[in-house]
Amino acid sequence: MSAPTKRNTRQRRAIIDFLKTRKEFISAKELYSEMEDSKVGLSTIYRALSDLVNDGDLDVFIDNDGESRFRLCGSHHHHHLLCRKCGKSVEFQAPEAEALAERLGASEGFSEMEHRLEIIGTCRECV
Amino acid sequence: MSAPTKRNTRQRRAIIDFLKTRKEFISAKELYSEMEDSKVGLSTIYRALSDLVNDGDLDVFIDNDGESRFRLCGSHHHHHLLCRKCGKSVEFQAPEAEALAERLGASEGFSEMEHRLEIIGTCRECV
DNA sequence: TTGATAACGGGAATCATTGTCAATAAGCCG
DNA sequence: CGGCTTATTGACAATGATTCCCGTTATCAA
Ligand SMILES: [Zn+2]
Ligand SMILES: [Zn+2]
Ligand SMILES: [Zn+2]
Ligand SMILES: [Zn+2]
Repeated sequence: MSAPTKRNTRQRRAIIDFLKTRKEFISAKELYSEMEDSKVGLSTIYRALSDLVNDGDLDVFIDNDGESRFRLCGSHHHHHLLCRKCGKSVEFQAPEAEALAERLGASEGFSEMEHRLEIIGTCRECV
Repeated sequence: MSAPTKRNTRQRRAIIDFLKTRKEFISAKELYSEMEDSKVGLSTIYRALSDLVNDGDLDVFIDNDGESRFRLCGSHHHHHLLCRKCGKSVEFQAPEAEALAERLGASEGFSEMEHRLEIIGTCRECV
């Protein structure tokens, strides 16, 4: 993955390997129980997930019960924020949008979701 | 508002009146302290907010600290989920998207945000 | 006004997440 | 291959937002 700052421990490898086998979002607790054979502590799972998120290797979103759910990042898919006056544009990632598209599509019986999101505003210089 | 199932109590009126004066998102706890003159219990605030959300009168999103933040709904703005094969479409609301647009735009110094979001998938019949 | 019952509120309970800290094990140097 | 330094681990405690509980109070139709 993209993090050079962390040591390569058995626990971290196990977590990443597990995530690779998993396409859907998963919570820390679920990961903990599904990985019980690997003997990785819950604190370690929380720490590893947090690091992976910071390194940009994981998408996260918070579900309706307030629990965070994680998934390995796919591509370099992104969105745009652009100014309606000068056209200046900023790229951004939006895990919430990724998760939302999956959840919403699935809840309506759709599959193979893709989506488009763009935000238009007036930038500081154009106000 | 749009809820016929709830009684019209002093507390509920106070909460709605307060929300009307407030354009930004606010958390339950913040509402509690900012409304302390109105003597409304925290439990009541949580219940009222939850009811208002269920009735579609409030937008919610969960901030980075896992705390829910609320705001009175604006218009009947909505989004579309559509099938890439047959074109069938479903309308949906996405408070997360509304909140995301505001947050993200603001964080980049933009104002007067609007946005467009659409999800494309394959519907059950077209798989 | 009254009675049925929804709503209130204060405190306890829940539960995901974070902090603590002694024990352990990467990674490095010789 | 051994030690050394220090990041990492994991069991457990602590936190904090939200929900639950339950005796009390207020609403409102009749
Ligand atoms: Zn501009
Ligand atoms: Zn996206
Ligand atoms: Zn279709
Ligand atoms: Zn929208």
